Amino acid sequence: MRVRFAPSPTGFLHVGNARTAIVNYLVAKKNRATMVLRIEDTDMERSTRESEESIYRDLAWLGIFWDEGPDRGGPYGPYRQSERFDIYRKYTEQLISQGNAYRCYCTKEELESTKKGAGGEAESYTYSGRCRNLTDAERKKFEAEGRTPTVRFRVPDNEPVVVRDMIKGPVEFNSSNIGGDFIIIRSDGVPVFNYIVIIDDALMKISLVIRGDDHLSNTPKQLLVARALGLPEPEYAHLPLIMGPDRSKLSKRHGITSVEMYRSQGYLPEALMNYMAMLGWASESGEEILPLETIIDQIDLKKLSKNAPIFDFQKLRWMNGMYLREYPIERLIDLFIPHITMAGYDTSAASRRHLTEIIAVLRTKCELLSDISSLIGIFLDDVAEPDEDADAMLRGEDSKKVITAAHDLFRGELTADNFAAGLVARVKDVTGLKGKNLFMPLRAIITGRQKGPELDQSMPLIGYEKCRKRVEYCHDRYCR
RNA sequence: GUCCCCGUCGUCUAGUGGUCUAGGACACCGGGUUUUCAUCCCGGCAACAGGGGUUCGAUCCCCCUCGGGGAUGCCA
Repeated sequence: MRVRFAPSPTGFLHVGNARTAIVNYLVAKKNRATMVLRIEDTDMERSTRESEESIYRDLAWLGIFWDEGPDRGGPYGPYRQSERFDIYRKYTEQLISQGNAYRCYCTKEELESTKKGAGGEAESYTYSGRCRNLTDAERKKFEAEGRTPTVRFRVPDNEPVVVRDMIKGPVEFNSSNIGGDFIIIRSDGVPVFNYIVIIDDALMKISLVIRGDDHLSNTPKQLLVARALGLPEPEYAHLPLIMGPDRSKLSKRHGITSVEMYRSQGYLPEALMNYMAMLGWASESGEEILPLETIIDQIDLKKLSKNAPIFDFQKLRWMNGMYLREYPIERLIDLFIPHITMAGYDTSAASRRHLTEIIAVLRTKCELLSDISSLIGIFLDDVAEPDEDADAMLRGEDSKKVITAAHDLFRGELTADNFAAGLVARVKDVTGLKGKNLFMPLRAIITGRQKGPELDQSMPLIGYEKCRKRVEYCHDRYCR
């Protein structure tokens, strides 16, 4: 079995495409198939080498690796469509000489006006077939006018075309309603996707095409080309499109959609991979957080849901948090450090051991790596400026008792050696407070907030000096 | 407009002609553990789009309607 992922390098890797890549990868692994990466860069205006590079990066980050592609070669190259124009030319000549394609001299403007003239919906337009049967004289005349022709595929009348689709089952079309003779070569000589995709799939011996649902309606065109050229027809699996919360195709306006953004916001590749794999599918046990091997073992195209799923950012976050907890702590440190740095802290000032201990405490409070930016200050700031909630809490009467008691204790019996264990116990003795009434004010004094990591775990990591300063700060602020 | 795809809790899904008073997960709500918020554990809320058939019996099979999506490009 051979499968392929064929992105067009016109921007960052979008999560929708990422899912296509993921499913291709999983299916390839499961079947010990070869995965081909093909770059579909026939849109000369929008394709860039930078985009291509970023796609490689994003795929690699996700943990997706391919066997053949522009970057690593293979027996069926080149793997960039822009480098295969000679190959397509031969097929185009064949189609024209067979009468399956013809040159069309209509200009964009003429086409545009017949659309309007057709009396209404531009959407209902199909090409008139004006240039279908030009005589040599007519052709000469157009050429003399300086027109550069496109090449159109002659779509046969009333011919059934069935797409063999592993997810949807057989899908039947009729050639008469796929929109008429379509352009296969632009007037500048560059071939279009719908034409060459099937040639490349055949030449690259792709046996199963896994791609987005948005390609389903165009598949009959491609199949018709294959038929005219005598090329083999692959089997298909059209994945339902991922939707935004408003049920339209997921796009930028729905939020973060590029893989690159997920990485920079602190999502883990394993979590994104896992989430995307589970979108539209369920494991045998019903569990959702699964190691890659299990997903590969259990994935089955026939069991993929036919529904277009809505991308659930919240669930992804949750899943990411679950991965954060299970991750090897050593790797996690390196992943967290850039986020700590970005939050404005000098990580080289703290020892790695200290950082490790802090992160061991904080990781359960984070869903994203970037969540640490609002929490790390608890450990590294000198003074913990109380936030709104903490401030409200500290204005209470019990809080003042706690502040005063803590303040006195730091002036007296508490030392660097005993403060962590001693503070809570002694404040309790002095004030007679306990439970929530004791802990919440202390938490507010020490951390500046009402939510956060366990106090008794945090205090030793914050350290005697900082704790003392924070107590003094609160004493100045609330008890005078 | 036309063609194609799809319709189970708010969301992702399991399910298959009777075992479904429809299962799980996220979210939400409540309780418990934690001398503290959170974590964690337990519990709750909540769905077979509607109408016709077929059948002894339909969430499941068929048809229609409605709803959603995609395609219809000298984008892919």
